[in-house]
Amino acid sequence: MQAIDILKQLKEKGVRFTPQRQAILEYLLGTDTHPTAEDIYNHVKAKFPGVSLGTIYNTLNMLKEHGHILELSYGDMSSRFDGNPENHYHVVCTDCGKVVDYHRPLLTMEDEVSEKTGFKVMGHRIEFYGVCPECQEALLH
Amino acid sequence: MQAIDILKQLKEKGVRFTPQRQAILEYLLGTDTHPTAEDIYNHVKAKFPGVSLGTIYNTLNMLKEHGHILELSYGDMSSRFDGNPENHYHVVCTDCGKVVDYHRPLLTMEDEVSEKTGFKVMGHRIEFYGVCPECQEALLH
DNA sequence: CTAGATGCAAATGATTTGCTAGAAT
DNA sequence: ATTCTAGCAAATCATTTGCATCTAG
Repeated sequence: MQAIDILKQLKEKGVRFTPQRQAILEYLLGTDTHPTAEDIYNHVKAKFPGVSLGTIYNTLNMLKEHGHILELSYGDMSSRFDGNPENHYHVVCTDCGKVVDYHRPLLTMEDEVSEKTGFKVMGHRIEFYGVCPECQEALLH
Repeated sequence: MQAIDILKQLKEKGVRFTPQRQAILEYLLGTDTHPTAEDIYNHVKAKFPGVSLGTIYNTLNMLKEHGHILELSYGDMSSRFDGNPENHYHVVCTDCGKVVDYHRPLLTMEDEVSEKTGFKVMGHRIEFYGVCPECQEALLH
């Protein structure tokens, strides 16, 4: 789905359509780099020099709450945002922090976990940790 | 393994044995609640009223670097620490933040991920998200 | 017009760091 | 006697919040 369509859909719910929001969402949908809020800020600043980080966070939180993007939080580092809201897995470089998608059939273990723990399980997340090809290369020198 | 044994082992590596460290590690090994640094701080304060949060963090980082404990980071919330350093999975309550262990055979997907992505995959992590029995109960009232 | 959004700056909260006195070896 | 650690306070950094101004509807 395009940024404009998502924002039109949100307008039905009383969320205003602003050019900043359009720029933020377009960038997120058009990249597979899982940018941080700061990455997005730097990119959007090219078109809207006056934009503030507060607006970036505000927009990202709004989009997340409506289920249009995912936030990937990694403890110490800043969160990364994913324009694909469908559950899928990620491979994270422990060296440079890069995150790449890993698509495969989802684990069907949630019911089993619910039964065994009594939790009402609503979702799950898998991350693989390793060193990306570029960092492996860099480590050789 | 007991706290004392781990600390004796670390002494060989030049890490000093202090009563604060012993108290921190003993608490971590004796609980399955995955406490936060603050939880540990509050507990250790009972025995060492003068202990500081800095010491807690310092000790936790030292233990983590030597592979004796795990840090579980969850974006917004504070990290939780696990005295069991073997990889195992967790179920997290999205309501109260409680974390419980979920033991099952580990996923054997790391080689496949390595092949498909070019990453040198060293580990992985799975979290299930849901609502714990207590919070389900609370939501009824 | 007017509720909701922006931009800015100040606040927050977890974690880290710098420093001095103190304790472990 | 050295060197690492504890305790404390100040610093850091990502993210949030308060508020006055502005703008989409």
